[in-house]
Amino acid sequence: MVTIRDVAKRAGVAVSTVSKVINNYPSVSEDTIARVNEAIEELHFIPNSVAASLSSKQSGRVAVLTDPDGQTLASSEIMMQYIMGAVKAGNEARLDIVPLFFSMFAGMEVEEIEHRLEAQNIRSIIVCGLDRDMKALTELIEREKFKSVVVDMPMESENTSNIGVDHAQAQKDILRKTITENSGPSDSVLYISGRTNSYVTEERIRGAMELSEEMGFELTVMNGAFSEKTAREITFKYGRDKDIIACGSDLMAIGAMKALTDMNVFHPVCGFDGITLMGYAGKNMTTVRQDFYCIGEEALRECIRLMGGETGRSIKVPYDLVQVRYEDVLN
Amino acid sequence: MVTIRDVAKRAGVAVSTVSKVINNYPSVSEDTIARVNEAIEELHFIPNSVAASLSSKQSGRVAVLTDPDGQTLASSEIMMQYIMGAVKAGNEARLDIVPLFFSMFAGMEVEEIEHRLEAQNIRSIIVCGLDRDMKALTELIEREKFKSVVVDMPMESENTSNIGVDHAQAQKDILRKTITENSGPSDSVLYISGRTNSYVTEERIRGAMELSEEMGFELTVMNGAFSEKTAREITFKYGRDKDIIACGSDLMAIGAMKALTDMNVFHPVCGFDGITLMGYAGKNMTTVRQDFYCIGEEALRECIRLMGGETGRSIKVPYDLVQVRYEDVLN
DNA sequence: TAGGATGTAGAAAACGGTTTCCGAAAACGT
DNA sequence: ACGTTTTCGGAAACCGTTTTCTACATCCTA
Repeated sequence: MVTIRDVAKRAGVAVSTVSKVINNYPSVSEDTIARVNEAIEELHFIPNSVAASLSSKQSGRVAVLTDPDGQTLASSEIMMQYIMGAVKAGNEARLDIVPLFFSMFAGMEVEEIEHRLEAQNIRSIIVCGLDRDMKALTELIEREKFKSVVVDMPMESENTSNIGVDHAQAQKDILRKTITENSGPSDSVLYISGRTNSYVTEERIRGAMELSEEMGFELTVMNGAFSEKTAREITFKYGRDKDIIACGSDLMAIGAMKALTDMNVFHPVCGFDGITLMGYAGKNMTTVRQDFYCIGEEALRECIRLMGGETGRSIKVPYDLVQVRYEDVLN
Repeated sequence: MVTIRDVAKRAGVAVSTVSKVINNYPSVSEDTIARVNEAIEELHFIPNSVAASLSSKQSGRVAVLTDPDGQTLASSEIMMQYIMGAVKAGNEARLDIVPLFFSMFAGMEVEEIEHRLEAQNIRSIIVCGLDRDMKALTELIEREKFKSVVVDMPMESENTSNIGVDHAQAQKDILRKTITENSGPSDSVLYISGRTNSYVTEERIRGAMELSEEMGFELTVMNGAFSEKTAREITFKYGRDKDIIACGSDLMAIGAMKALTDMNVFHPVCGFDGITLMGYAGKNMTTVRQDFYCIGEEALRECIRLMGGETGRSIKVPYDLVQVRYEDVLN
């Protein structure tokens, strides 16, 4: 293995100088920088990220915390995108990322979680899929011992940023689109919501309700708990007499569509997320596509920003209104 | 952060002694072990895995190399399972795991990949989804600089183990089941295979052909290249006159089933993998379910075994013949 | 009872970087 | 020409482990 010392020797400088060059410290002359970089090139030197992480109390590593158990197919696709995005951005920034799963911390006290993270030299975490019931993780973030970036939760402080689409606005947009492309404001809409312990659910419901006021259509909200099965049952019971079924997630939209198909009625259905599975679920469905990969990347960059000492903020990312067709997901 | 020194002081021993206790070295008395463990408990000490990785040339970290870009929905589910399994087993063994994606190494020479892995203190890798075209990664494994565990590739040497189901046997089993549960050996079977640069494709084809000889049914093999689209097209063209469609992957089975449905014929279709999406794809489909999570776990354990100095081997894991129904995937 | 095994514990040198601090040289002002 | 500031580069301590090597008991054997 070629180390920083080899580079130093080759370039005829001290190791500390090489380190400074690697990390773009100011107090090195152009001349020296060039010599060192040349040596790095020649020796194919790549700094050891483990050693770097150990020695510097500044940088450290970033953990991506997800819960792929939650929502089956949808969640494995989504979580994978988050992770891939973060890993890619981490790679570019010469930063190790550590994938962790909620299930690993089941039943742990905050202190123990903290210790475990510390023991992995983790200075910053990205949390995806958090809901209000997960007290330990919420507290972990609130203690601000780590720089945190939370996806889809309204947490913001000195050391905490949040990132995600504007769920209320997106819900309005997709619903408006669905309504106007169909019979119009005289429609009556059944909204099947996600689990109520989730911030995105609140926002999406808020969006739907605001739009209902604005446009003057009739809106019925029912709790589908992010469950495809429940959404299906609700649709069986109450879907027939409605004109449009809007759902707080794609999986529920798929459940609703199954029910409609079985009942032989063909109301338009809209979902939320933009998962691939939608392509398999039948015609007449639209959804809000979130770019999870991009959110993962962006979240990682935000971690770097926070570790650089800047203070937490709120980041809104763009979304698309799409119709996922089978032809599009076919490969 | 509580370090090994704090523990040593508390227990009244040297740091090296604490280290020995942590790593279950023999030369420590019961008495001392007890005292040290007590101190560890009291201080809630968790050893720093980064420091451990840096200092020990023996242990180090394990990378999981996957390619979730390959097969869309199927692959994100499968790769996620591999990763989760490995992360879980790694967690238990106090071992950091590093997720990496094939795309990161696109166009790199073997040497550069080696340097990059070294720079992350990686001593062992798990490679999932490798095919014959990926020269650099294949060479990486063959150079035996790292302890490798390859999923579904027949590589075996001093430092390389392979793991996976017996694809030929599994293909025989599922095909036999499908045939006997239908019209019997007079059937004519269309087998849509995966990409030919893949070992599993060869094995599965071999299984199908051997069974065809044994049972005496007519078998037509066509290359579907793991593509849902291609499988669909093939089925459109040649599926009508057959009795059974067998596919080298679930995604292709889904494509085939779509075609059959569109043609309004209802031959049984069997796939291979056991992905959740199968539950959404219609009736009359069976498949071989592989336990990817378990394979990920087992692969990690095999890494540990290899790092412990034992020599490579071949591991076969069990599989199930199942019918994935919508009710089963519903949540 | 001398000599070697054996068992147990500690001191210190790694591992490969980062960072602090200090001194020499160069640039500047008067 | 001389003091003062800046700029640049190096020496060394440090991050938290592991591992080797040494030291001292204790025990056994001849």
